[in-house]
Amino acid sequence: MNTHSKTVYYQEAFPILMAVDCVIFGFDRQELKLLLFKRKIEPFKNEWSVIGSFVSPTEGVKESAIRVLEEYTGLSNIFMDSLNCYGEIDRDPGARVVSQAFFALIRLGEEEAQMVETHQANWFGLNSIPPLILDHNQMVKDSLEKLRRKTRYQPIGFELLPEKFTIPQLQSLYEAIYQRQLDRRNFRKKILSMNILEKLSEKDKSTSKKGAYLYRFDSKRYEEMVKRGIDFVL
Amino acid sequence: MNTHSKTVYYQEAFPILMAVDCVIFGFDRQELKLLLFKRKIEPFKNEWSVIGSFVSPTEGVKESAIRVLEEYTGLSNIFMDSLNCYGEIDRDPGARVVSQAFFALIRLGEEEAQMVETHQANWFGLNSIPPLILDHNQMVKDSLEKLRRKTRYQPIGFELLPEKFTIPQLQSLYEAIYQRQLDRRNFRKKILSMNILEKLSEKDKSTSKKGAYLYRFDSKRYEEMVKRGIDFVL
DNA sequence: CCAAAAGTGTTATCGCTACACCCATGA
DNA sequence: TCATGGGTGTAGCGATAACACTTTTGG
Repeated sequence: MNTHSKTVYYQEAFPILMAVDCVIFGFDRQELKLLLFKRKIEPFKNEWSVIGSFVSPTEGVKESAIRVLEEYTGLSNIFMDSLNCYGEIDRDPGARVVSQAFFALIRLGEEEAQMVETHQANWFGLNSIPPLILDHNQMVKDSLEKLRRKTRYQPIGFELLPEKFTIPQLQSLYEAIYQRQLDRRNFRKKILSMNILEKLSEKDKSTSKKGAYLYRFDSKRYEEMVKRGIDFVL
Repeated sequence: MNTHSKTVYYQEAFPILMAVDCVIFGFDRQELKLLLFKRKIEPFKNEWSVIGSFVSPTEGVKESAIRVLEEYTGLSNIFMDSLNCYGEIDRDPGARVVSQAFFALIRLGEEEAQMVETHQANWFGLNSIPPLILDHNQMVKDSLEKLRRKTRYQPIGFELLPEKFTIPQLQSLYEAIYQRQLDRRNFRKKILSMNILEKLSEKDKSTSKKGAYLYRFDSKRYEEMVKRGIDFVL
């Protein structure tokens, strides 16, 4: 691509603004949360919004989303999937803006807390999401649906856990995603039958006196499974 | 939206070109085909491409895709789903163009033949797809994958059949999508168990001496099913 | 010793798969 | 009458769902 060809081709095309918006889910060992921030520019300055940015000339659309995520959380190498294109003509009264939305999953810990703070961002529980600007409430709704659907054919939720985790923790995660209770025995049976977990000899005693065994992913088997797109219906 | 606000907000944003590309599948009672056309503009003039267009200021992104589909086939009210955003910085040497791809399913008949012809478009079997411009081969690959995945949780393929159809026809469609043979008895059993088909008393004798009963969708039940997102694994 | 969470097995049911034979009819 | 595609039933298997009691240990 060079400047010359840009001016030669596509004369009839109409330039528009391209944005990315990231619906970021975080899991704090209990609850699934959503990262929102107070928008810094007009229109709708200081109203709640999912995090986003315009796509700059020097980056691809997906890179733009990755950059935004890193700016706000300091995290990179995060699972992120594209969600949908929001391209209604009047969706943004500020200009003709087409937004490509993404959703990402992160594990809440210390790392991101500082950066989230300095950006005036905040985590919200799924049941207390405030009104958002533009079509962002729709984006969130769509993300949740996609997240739930996607966990059915990819064991996606694992991204949200620490390296070592217990089976009850993993179960809480799925319960948070699906918003319903699961049977302990069946859950354990199913997850173990996939042979993607490696049992450690340590226990985590933070949530019970007896303590629960810690597990770790067998990432090799995990990769294989993702590739084969195995069903994973709970 | 008004011209004034456009100039006031988002000064820092960089305008880019937005395109839509439609991966259009057609079914001719036998085989699944793909609609391609010879591109009319430089660069890559006269090379094969999926059908597409730039998004104009007067239309939303999805409307743009619907318009393009209608321009090339004369068909409207077609099932169409968004596929993916292709936003690599150098994907199009002609300019910085972000493309939102869609995929659509149509039933091949007389209606669209004329328009397809006048646009120098052509139907290609899935096994004889020529090299395409830019990342269009990737789009096609992604569409097929999405089509196959999506038929698992929505009985999507029905869009490709005439109003009245036989069970063997429906089976051929699924065989074309999955590119493998299915068991007659099991297919019939499964599809009938969903209670979304209404058996008619007419027979279609075009493919056998005995004739096969025609069926029609019970669209009410069908809608319910789509809403509930029932599993539909063959 | 007891409260609170972790861990474990069995049974009944359902859905999937695999498989072979009769039916209707036009040529 | 026969070739061709349409139509049907069953048995075995594996996965799922429902369900209750024992274990561990810190307080």
